[in-house]
Amino acid sequence: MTLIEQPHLSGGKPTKSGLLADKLRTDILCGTLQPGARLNLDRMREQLGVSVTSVREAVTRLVSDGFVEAEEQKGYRVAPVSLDNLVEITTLRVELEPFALRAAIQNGDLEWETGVMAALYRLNHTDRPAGDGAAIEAWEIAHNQFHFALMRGCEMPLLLQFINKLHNMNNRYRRLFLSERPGQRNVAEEHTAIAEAAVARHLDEAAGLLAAHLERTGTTLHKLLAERLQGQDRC
Amino acid sequence: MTLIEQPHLSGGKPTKSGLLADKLRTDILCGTLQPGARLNLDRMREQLGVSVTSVREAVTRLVSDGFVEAEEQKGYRVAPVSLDNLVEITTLRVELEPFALRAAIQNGDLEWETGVMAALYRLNHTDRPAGDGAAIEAWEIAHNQFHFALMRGCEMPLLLQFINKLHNMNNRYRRLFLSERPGQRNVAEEHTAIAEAAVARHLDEAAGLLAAHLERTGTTLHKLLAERLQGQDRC
DNA sequence: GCCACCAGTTTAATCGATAAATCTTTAGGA
DNA sequence: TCCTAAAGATTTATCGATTAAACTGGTGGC
Repeated sequence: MTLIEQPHLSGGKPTKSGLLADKLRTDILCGTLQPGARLNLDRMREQLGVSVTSVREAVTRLVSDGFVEAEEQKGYRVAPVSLDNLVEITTLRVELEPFALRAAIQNGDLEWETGVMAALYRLNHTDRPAGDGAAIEAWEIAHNQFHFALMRGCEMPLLLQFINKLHNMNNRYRRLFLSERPGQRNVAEEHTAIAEAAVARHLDEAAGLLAAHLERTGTTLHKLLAERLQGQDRC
Repeated sequence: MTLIEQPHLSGGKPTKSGLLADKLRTDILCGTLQPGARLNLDRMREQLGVSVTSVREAVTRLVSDGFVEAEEQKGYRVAPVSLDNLVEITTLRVELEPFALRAAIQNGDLEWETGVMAALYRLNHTDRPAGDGAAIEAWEIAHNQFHFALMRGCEMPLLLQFINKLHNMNNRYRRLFLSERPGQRNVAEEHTAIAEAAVARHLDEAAGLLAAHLERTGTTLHKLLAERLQGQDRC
């Protein structure tokens, strides 16, 4: 789901709170834990069959991912969603990802090129049938892998960390509000065009295509979220 | 020290681990806890007179600040310093801070303008005498406040969070390697020029001045750190 | 002499229980 | 009736102890 910084992926045996954090992250990403929902530590301890200490640690980790908000002495709640937040995420992605891509293109070697084309191939050969949870999961992973394969060559771990955080937050919006519809426009073509421009070292073209790609996704999501929020207001 | 997200500043009574995190952050920023040093939880519990749970929580918070690195089942260590890391911090600041400043200039109202000029005045009237720890502390705070007063108007909390993290990390380098010398070049003039261009709404000029300011600081620090590391190698 | 394996020590992760804070309910007074 | 305040209930923060994993030093086999 996440690509870097995934606790149990970052070396070493998985720890209990690490696994727990993964589970909670999934629940938040899928909407099982709704935006704004309070996280009752004691109830979670009960349901999950672990100690409250482990729950606390897991939840604390999600705070740094931006999925959970903490208020001292008053506990934790799932980070709320809002149009402003979505707009900011899109704005920052449009600013940061092309920047990282440019650096990657200038830095990247054959290994980077190979990684990009491999990730593209896998993504283009992974279906995303509506309704099938496991298949959607596979597509999400392939999609994330592709985007990070593009930028990994930039050799700026902090930048990738920022972008990863934005990705995660954006993925939540996509999963929560775009789950019903299959790929609407032809994203496969867009991905292919970006990858080809990148490995051909066409700086401006690749960066431009990526920016446009991100902006389109952002606009689509924004529209859906606006509708959804309006609908809620009427209830 | 930090400006936003400071645990005990974010509402509510201060919690034990919050205060502890602040103390540890200060120690890391000042070099009392050296880069790369292992953080032995049990020893810290003993020295600080609290439970290991609180220490763990405090340390976990510093991980999300980027001051501490964690490895599952193997504990925590103070984030190491390196030339590459410093270069990346500078690169990202030069990219992100002018971006935020532009947004702030376009967004900012009279309150923002007032905040900028107030922060500038305070900064220019705060001395930074070498050797005096408390005075340096006061200057650091005023300096940070000024930079964030400039960008606060951008209304992008995530962006400010990223920038804050970069600031914190950069401040560590400045404190660790620039502590002996007083303000070398005339930074006061640079600050004034940036502030005036900003409130005058000169987008390009303000952004350019800020970028140049950051680049100069980065270059200075880079030179000092390179010397220091070379000296170490010879030992 | 060198490497693999095993026991003892250290250190991190987890637990169940207690203390401190917040929230809720209810009784009393204006 | 409405506001206030204290008691009770709930929930978070913290603790000391237990369990489990990683490191260390030494012994035996090759």
